[in-house]
Amino acid sequence: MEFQNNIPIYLQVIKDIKSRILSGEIHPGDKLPSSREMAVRYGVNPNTASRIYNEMERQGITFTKRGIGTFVTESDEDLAELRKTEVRKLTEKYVSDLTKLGLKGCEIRSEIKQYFLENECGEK
Amino acid sequence: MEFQNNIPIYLQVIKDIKSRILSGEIHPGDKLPSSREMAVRYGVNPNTASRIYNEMERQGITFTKRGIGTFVTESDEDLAELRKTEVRKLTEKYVSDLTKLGLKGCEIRSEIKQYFLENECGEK
Amino acid sequence: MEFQNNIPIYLQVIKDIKSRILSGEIHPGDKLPSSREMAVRYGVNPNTASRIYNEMERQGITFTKRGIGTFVTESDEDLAELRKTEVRKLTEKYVSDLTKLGLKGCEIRSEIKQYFLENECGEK
Amino acid sequence: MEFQNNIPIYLQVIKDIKSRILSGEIHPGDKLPSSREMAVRYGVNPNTASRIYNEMERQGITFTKRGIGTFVTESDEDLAELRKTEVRKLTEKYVSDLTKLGLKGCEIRSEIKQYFLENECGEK
DNA sequence: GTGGTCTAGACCACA
DNA sequence: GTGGTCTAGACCACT
Repeated sequence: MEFQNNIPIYLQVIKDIKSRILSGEIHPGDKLPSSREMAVRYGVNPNTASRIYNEMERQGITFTKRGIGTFVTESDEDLAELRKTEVRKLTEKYVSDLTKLGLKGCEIRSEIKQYFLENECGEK
Repeated sequence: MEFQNNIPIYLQVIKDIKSRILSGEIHPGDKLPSSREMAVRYGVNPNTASRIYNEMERQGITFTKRGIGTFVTESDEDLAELRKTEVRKLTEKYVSDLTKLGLKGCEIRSEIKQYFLENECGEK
Repeated sequence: MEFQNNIPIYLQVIKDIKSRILSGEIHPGDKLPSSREMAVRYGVNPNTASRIYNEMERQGITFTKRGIGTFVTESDEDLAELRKTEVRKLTEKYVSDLTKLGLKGCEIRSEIKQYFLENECGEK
Repeated sequence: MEFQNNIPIYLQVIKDIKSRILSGEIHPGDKLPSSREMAVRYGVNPNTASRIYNEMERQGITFTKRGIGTFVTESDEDLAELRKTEVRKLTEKYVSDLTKLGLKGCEIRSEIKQYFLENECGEK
């Protein structure tokens, strides 16, 4: 994984893992790799990996069993809820940003429409 | 203006000015306040104000006439172009983020639709 | 039994057993279950169960008859003493903590009074 | 300041600072020493000091002004609320611990009474 | 083997 | 000067 320079690495990794979980690629209750293993995979320092796990636990995405490892939250509902919130947050930011640029609601919808017209073929 | 804590103040101010320009509140060729004045208006450190002007000039949003002041880029076309680019960049990021969360194209469109259904009345 | 995450499991189990003894549910001289049995009952790792027994013996709460099993200290006096000490230790910590938060002696007493007023009905 | 061995240093420092704030020794809006200064004062590594500030901010006790420093939450009410919560949490834990040791409500109250009888003179 | 904490030292962006 | 992030390496308690 390649990192952008202006965003903290740990946030970028969290975003990556989070999207893997929320998209269903990783399942509720799954064990995540150990923090050391994680550090190797992403090519970061173990401390950074540890920070990543702390932050995800704080966000309620994962939990820790002492001496055993880190696991994805077991509740399907919580994850679905989390995903919904995440999506809505992105939408709110998107709309608010466009509104600040002077676009009306209908213009925003047509921008989205336009975008998909141009990129439809690229969609999997 | 109130600032978010986790984003550099100078970027927040730039974003604000940019949206004022792109939304038409400030017009091409308009003179911007002096950097001192700017510092007072936004309640920021003079160094920060100076940084704001440097950065905006670097981005081609403004230009400086020595001894006279700073002005918004005159070309209407440039601004229109800038706005289009800006909008498209935001759309790309929005779609890419949602896709990473596992949403298909149609789900994204329905999310937008849904959002406007719920917030229509709040639209100015 | 459910375990808190930030406190070692073995300490949580010890605390549980200790309170069972001091509250009179388990009597002096009683034989405790084997460490394997203990592991099953509390749903912990056998190593953890073993550690629990070691630690309790170190604290003088239990003693071992080789090949027979582990027993709760027989002396009634010792237990009474233990309980008194335990209670006093908790009180000291409680008062000291509240004092550090700026509460005077009388305020501490009124806090306790207040607490019981609000929770009286919930008392078993 | 001397640290206990079995409790993370950063938690001990937080508790210390927190009690200074909640007891009124440090006032709302006050600037706290820089994290480097803090590190020196408590004899800990700058990273540990940084962690302390992060955690306190997360708890809503302090906030950060970028490039300027860390400050105690300005709202008197929030702090009062926080103090109340803290006190109640301690009381709940105290009562719950004693109850587990087999003490009834009245015994708990008499323990407190007894404690103050013995230590009254030591009270400032 | 697992996460948690700590020290040491460094670089950076921000004000 | 201020906090934020990162690397490196170490020790520890828990399971």
